[in-house]
Amino acid sequence: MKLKQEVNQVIQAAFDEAGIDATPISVSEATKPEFGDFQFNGAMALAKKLGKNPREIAATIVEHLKTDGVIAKAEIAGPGFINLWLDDNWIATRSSEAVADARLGIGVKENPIKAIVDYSGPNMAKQMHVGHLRSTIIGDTLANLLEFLGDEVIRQNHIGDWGTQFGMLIAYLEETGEESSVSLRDLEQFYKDAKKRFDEDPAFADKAREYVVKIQSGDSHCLGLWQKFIDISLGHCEEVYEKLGVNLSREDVRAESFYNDELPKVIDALKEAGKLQESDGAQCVFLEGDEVPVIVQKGDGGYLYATTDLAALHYRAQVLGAKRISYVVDARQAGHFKQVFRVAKEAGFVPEDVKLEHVAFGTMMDKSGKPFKTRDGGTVKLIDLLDEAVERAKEAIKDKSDYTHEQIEALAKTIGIGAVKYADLSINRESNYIFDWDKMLSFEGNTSLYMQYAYARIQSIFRKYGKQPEGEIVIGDELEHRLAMMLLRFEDVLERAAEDAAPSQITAYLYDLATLFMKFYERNPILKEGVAEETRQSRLQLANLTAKTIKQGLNLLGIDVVERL
RNA sequence: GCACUCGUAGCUCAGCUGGAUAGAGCACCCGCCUUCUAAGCGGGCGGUCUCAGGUUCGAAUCCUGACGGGUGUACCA
Repeated sequence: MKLKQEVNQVIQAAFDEAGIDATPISVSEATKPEFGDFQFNGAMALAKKLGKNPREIAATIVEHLKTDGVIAKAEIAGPGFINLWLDDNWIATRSSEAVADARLGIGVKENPIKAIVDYSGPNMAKQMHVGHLRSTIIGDTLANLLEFLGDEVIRQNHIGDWGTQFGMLIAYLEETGEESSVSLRDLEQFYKDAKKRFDEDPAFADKAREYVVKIQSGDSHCLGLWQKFIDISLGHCEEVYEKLGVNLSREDVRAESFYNDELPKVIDALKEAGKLQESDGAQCVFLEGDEVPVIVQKGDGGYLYATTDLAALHYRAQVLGAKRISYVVDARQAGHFKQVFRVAKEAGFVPEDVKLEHVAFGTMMDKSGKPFKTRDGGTVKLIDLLDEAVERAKEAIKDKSDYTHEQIEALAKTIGIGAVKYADLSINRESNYIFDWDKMLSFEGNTSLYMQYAYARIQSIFRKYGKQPEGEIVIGDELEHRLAMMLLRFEDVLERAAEDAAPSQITAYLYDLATLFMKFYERNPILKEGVAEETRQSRLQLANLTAKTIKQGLNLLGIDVVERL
């Protein structure tokens, strides 16, 4: 439920009632439990405008505040803060509703939009490496989140399947012929071998260059080989997606080559819009205030990635009808996107009301703060990284003797992959990310395993109880009040995370929730003797809603839960 | 050179559209298991929020400048 909105409405009503002609600023979560659940800080700002004492204004607001529904108590503190406590009965009713609802009381957007999330975008010439990890999982989370909140999400995997290097690869594919599918098993090696042939044999190099021309001119034999190569390469990516538990399929692929026919039209349209200028033989768009132009066509007539991005923006806005287009791409490309977005808007490729955003993320570093590489300085293949995560997760499982071999495998997979994803998603995406196995697989702090443990602990209670809880939630003490409040905030958190494209806001919330639950669990016995039945049912339901919220939250992050740990 | 970005505890990070005494985890010290998973909970130690100005009733947050790190800067993507 939109909790803040509920509270804001009460404040607004008080404003109307008191005859204050202003729209109140939104309440914010209280900074401390002593200050209640929410605080309204608007009286101070209003005081200035009205030329009155802030405490007097606060008093007027409080006087007209309805305290027989959502809010139970309001107090004025300090210079004019209004601290608000929500009503226990109201909270209890709302959380009882939430636990009974499949969506946990979270609404579906009334005016959904078409939202495009462009993410992953691997290069077909190479195997996926760690550089693709962040885009893939941050993008997937954003897509899941928007979808859950009700938008119509179109996932776009803008794979790199075009360019001069493909001439070389196709030539080599043809040369190796029958064995190709075998040698393609390791794309990295295939690329290296092809490159070696290219460098050593001038005849092969010429052939490779010939192939580039042939592919681009639509030669069917070459295109067939190219298609085969792309299929196999994409198959490798799908293996990774499968392992990662990412919701990307073939239908989401809109490759670079998809826009080939549109590229000349982009140039024409820019010319039409009066944006095009020739400079040093290249076709450019010069933007007011920018030193460097956006080059859309090279001196030799070739197109560039800016051209493709413009074509894609046009397609997404005009053909697909997107109102929000999010590019989940490395922060280093900020300049590029800033320019391309500007060109797209100025040239009318994208209507003004479409939100274009670069969901930028920082570089992945190793523990010593240097870019993440293998021991010998090469790039780390994503598939290897994921396999290692599963292996390490296996090591982290205590009391392995409690499980069968198969159970350990399954557990390690969920835990290992989940840990990799959670660690990445839990930090502010824009800063660089320090990849640390030990921290990632720790049970302490804001980690995937702490969340898993909290969830499993609750499941353990239900296993012991043996039945489904069916009572109502009743707020019995301060801790239960805080826990229920926290649970009801879930939708606000998701809304905000979607707005900011910030998965870390979800993990931060989940961690706070799990921590609060642990406190509750230590102090408020559930199944122990001497607990009144009504209290027991209520606490079971609170535990139930906590578990469901954790599960739903992790699910949005693309992480599975385990019933037992 | 110019542009963008970051600078919070020894380390890794929060800090939600400017609010009350800046918070977690790790590390270090001290408590708590005869009954729901102690992979937990409680307590302690630890800060000139890089620095200097400015706006404001009020600044880690906004503006300007300095210092320090990162990144980008015309025909690769």
